[in-house]
Amino acid sequence: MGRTRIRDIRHEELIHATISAVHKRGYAAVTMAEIAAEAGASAASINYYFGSKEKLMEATMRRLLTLLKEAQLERYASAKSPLDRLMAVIDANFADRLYTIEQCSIWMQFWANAPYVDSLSRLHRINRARVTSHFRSELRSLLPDDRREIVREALQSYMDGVWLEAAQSNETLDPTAARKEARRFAKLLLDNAA
Amino acid sequence: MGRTRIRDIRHEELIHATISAVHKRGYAAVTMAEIAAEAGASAASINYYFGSKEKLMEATMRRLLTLLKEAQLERYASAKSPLDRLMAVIDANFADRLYTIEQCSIWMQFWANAPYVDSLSRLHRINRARVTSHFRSELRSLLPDDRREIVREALQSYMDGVWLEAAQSNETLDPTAARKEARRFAKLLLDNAA
DNA sequence: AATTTTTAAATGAGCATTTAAAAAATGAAA
DNA sequence: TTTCATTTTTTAAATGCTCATTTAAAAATT
Repeated sequence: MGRTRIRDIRHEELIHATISAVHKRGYAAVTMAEIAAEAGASAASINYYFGSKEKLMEATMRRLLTLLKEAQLERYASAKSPLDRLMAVIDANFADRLYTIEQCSIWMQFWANAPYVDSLSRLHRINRARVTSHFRSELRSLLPDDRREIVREALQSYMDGVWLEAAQSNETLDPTAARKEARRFAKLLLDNAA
Repeated sequence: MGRTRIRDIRHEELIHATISAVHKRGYAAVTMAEIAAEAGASAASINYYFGSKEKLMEATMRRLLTLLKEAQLERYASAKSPLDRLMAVIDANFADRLYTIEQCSIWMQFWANAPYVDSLSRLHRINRARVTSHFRSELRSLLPDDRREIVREALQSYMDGVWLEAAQSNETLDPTAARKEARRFAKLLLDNAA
């Protein structure tokens, strides 16, 4: 049962430390030693548990992607109509647990590195496809064919852009306000496009 | 007159080489030697002309920012109405000369590094402020107060998001189509918000 | 001859990763 | 419980490589 207790704990700690350290220093500049220090461990232990810096980054992104997926599923459960579900996808992107400066920073580093690191680009492709397909299926019943794709692309670009901008900011973010704005934006798009 | 002829030529060449090399390898991974090779020069000459890797990157971004500014001014010249000028700002972002995979890649690296490099964050702030203020002044006559800001933010986020996505793609980009989509998106927003 | 441009080679710092050994935890036997 | 062998976890130190930057001298230009 509790077989891999410690292993799980260390994974958790080190992924947390990675998020924090990468946010503070950037992926290019952060060192294994800094990440380890953030977790009160040694650089060698990161390799013991993850194998390499690259694999650690991959595991960290995997975690964030899972968080996003879960946030979406949670909201899906209570959503009844296609519009509700569309809003669920949007809201999930700005969930309290997700939409923090720290995490926006990591996403920024993820986007910047994905084109150059196979494991990351794979993750990016998968995540993108998942979100796209959710949007498509909800929009199918909300919009005519000829406007669906442009609205979908606009929604996705908008969300990416908001995250991108958030990664540049210093103040703490306001997820509630972000959700409200995003919903307002979505309604603006849908009303006119319908 | 032709005092600093060679200096100008080398600056030009090396900035070009930087764009190309950073696109290929990412800012984190690219080396001075690779950039130099791309320009058929030696790593030492980069330091002779620019002083350091960081200053080279700064000069490169400055160049791209200038290109964007110029593209905007060109289009402003022929724009008559506020709506024309708004579209000019949007079109400029997707100008043939600017909206290429290479340049999108560099912007991505720029965004990722700006939070950690003073010179870059300054450039980012200045550019952002310039674009924001253009949008504000054109939207002033197009939209009522209570909807202006959300539309402006949506437009800017959208444009950033499209660039971000472009940086992940492999195929060559289609600036004409991008302009058309962006205009369509802007109209959708404006019509509904007016 | 003086100045500018160029580069090969040297320098030296920084860092991911490995190694080897110590420390902790586990658990079976006494 | 105590003991002690085994396994797991931890880290200090060593390794070795990659690079930005500097230096010193050569080449080109004026």
